[in-house]
Amino acid sequence: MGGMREKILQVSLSLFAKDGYEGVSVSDISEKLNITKGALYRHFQGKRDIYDAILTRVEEHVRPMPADFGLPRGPLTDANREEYRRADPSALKLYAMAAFRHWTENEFARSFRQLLVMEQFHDERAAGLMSVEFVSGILGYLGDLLGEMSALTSVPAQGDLLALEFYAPLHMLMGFLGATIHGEKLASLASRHVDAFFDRWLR
Amino acid sequence: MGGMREKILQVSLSLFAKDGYEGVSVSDISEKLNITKGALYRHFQGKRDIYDAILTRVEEHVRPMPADFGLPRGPLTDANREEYRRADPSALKLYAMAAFRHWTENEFARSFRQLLVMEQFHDERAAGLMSVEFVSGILGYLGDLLGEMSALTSVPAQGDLLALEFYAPLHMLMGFLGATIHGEKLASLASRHVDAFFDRWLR
DNA sequence: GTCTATACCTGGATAGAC
DNA sequence: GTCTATCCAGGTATAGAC
Repeated sequence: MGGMREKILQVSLSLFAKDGYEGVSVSDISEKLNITKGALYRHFQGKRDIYDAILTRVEEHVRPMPADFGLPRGPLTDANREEYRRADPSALKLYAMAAFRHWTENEFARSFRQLLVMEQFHDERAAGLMSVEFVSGILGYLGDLLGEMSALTSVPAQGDLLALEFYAPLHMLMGFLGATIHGEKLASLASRHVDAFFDRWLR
Repeated sequence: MGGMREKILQVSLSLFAKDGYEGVSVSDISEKLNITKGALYRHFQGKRDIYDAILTRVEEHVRPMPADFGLPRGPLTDANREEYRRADPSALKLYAMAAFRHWTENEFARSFRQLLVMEQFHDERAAGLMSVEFVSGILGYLGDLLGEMSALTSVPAQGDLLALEFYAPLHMLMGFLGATIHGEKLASLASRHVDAFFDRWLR
């Protein structure tokens, strides 16, 4: 069959997400695929190679991006400051909820995020991805965006604090991976937060 | 020397926090202590036993508790509802910042939290501790508290949402374990958030 | 590309002398 | 209580037939 490389990546990710990189052996992976270890080594050079391929895969993977919702792309500069200032709050709402649903509802994305949470401490590359995708990267962008947007309102506010107050609840809810709360209930809480944030801010 | 058991726990925690439970071998621990594996097994029955002892140790460890700041203790009931309603916002501020500083500045506490973040997915007990100490447990308590407190204000609000908006930024900042931002800068951002939250809420 | 078989190593854990 | 020596299971990875 042709898609074996693909299958290996999917099965490996699901195992890594559950037991961590060190907790999964090449035997575990090959057994779940009903092939032998020897066969697996025809597709990848080793266990680390599989892990690396998963990270690369996700870096290239399609996910909701600010630009898809008409929000400014790239870091804040003097050239695009006006675009940042005139960004549409509804667009930000839509983007935030789309990203939230992507990272909580898409199976591959959710497993991947869980893997990052575990591996960020042992692996530089995982740490970087975690930071860019879910922590400093987002906070920096939202800080610039909300800071500039609020410059036009009656009560200008500090971007970094606004970004934290807007994003942290979503970040925390994304961490409820299959825990106490799930599915629609999670999304509804996220949505109530986003609405409440904008109601308060734009009042 | 007498405190060997103690030393083993500290060294093990620092290694576990860095490399994860599976990533640390008994040899690693004994080497760092300059004793042999054989000697180590006189103090603990095995690697798992060391890990369990660390969790127990922290469960018993002193940490800031709501009651230390005059806030209600125990779950909300009809009997203590009045106490919840009349809780002092300043006390909640002080408690929140004390807990934040404890979990970010105390070496043992910070390593332990990092360990929980990694092991919550492989270990029931870690998952439970994480949930009670940092996620559902806190959110539940704060939800009840803020919900009841706000019942006396001019604009009653939903406790669960208030709790999320108050606590999630602190939770997220606690995750910046030695990452991009550190030390005083972290605490100052936390403090600005706490102040901003109450300013907005009690206005 | 998949199999069987195997080399090689590291990890957890124990035995027994001191 | 600490040492040396050792066992054994399980891990990664490779070789070579089919």
